Amino acid sequence: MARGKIQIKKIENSTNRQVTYSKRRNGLFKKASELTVLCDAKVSIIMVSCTDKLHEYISPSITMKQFFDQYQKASGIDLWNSHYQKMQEELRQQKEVNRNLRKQIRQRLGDCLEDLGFEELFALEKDSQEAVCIIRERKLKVIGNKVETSKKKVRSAQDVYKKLMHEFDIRGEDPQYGMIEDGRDYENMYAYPQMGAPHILTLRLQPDHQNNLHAVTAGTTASDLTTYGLLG
Amino acid sequence: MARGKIQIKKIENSTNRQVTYSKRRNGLFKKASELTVLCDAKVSIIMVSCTDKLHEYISPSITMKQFFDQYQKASGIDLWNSHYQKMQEELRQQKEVNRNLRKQIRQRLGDCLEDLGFEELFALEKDSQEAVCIIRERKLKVIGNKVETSKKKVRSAQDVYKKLMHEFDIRGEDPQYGMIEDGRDYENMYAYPQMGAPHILTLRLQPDHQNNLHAVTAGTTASDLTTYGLLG
DNA sequence: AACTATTTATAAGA
DNA sequence: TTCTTATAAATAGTT
Repeated sequence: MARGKIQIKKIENSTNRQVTYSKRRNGLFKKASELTVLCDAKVSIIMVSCTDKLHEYISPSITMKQFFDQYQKASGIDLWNSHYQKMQEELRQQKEVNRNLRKQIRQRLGDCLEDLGFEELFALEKDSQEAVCIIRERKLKVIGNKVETSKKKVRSAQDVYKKLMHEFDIRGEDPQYGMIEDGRDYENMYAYPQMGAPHILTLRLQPDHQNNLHAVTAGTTASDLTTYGLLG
Repeated sequence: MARGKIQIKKIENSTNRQVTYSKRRNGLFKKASELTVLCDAKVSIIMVSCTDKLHEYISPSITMKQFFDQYQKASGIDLWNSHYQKMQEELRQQKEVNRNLRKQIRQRLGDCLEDLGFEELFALEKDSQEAVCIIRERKLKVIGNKVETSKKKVRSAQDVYKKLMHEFDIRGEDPQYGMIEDGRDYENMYAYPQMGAPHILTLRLQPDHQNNLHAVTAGTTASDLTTYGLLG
């Protein structure tokens, strides 16, 4: 409106836009204030800039709360209430859906079947039977995996103990070490590997075997061995 | 601001004030709309005239509710937020619950099983298998009921036709009526009861048999007879 | 509601 | 940001 006419469209230069926003905001507020005085009216302006800054003008002699109330009264729209009711409706719907889902589950568990027609009953049986098959397959696969894992662990443990027994055989020919002092024989040690292993391993701790021993302990920690329980 | 400067103070002439109010209001709204476009801002103006008429301007792309919320947030005034938040929380919970229920159903249909542990999988299979049994039982019972009902209808229809045939036997000794004219024999009539029955019944409509016939027709209306289809 | 003389707002530049 | 100023826009008073 000065030094050249402008098109009313978004100012692309952001600095320019910011300046214009500030100037025109002041202009708008000034006009609002004049209107308030000249015409004995009440005006409220709330502005949010594109950078989400909030500015407001409000006529003296009135509060924003009063404005909200007055607006709601005059517009016939109870903003809070309509929003509130919308939420309540949504909540009601969600609860309804919830109820239906629960009923579905109950029916899939064999409850409330009397509410079902013949066709529905038939479909439900088919679905359920199929589901049982899928679940059973999955279960078997999981069992299979567990068994496989356990087998591997057993094998690896057996290897370890074979090696250890072999070492003992050699050691037996060397009087420097002698026999184990607690009286348990090899068979017992094999039967309680989680007890025997660390004990034995401490006996064998020598610099030239460190790598080998490290691998052995990694394969026979207590937590891993708890999975043996599944085999019993 | 034109044809003479004015003091910014209440216009005493009421007509004048009304006119100025209207003109300046338009000016204000126009400026607000320009500002909205030029600076990509959001503006809300609410005005109440001295005669308590309400006018508003609001930028497109925002609702008055959003303005109020934003204002409240910025000003720290809380009119109803606690209530609102409580509801939102409840709504959130309901949706969460629904999500879980849906997942349960999917699992009961054999989906998403990879999220289940071994124990859960086992329990799910057991539940599902039991459910299938219950559902199957229920289905068989419903089938049984249907069969039973159908049998009864067949029996009752048979009784009717036996009676009718008996009547025909008696009638056969009475030359007043003669034989049926369309050539169908009794066997055929029995095979297509829904076709034969009304035809025959019209022949038997006599005052002294009304009660009996009423009972018969009630048991053999067209809609009831459609259930015979299940036996085929 | 339309007109228009004048005031006011403001775009661009400093 | 603020000031300046040429010019566009708003509008007070009139018709």
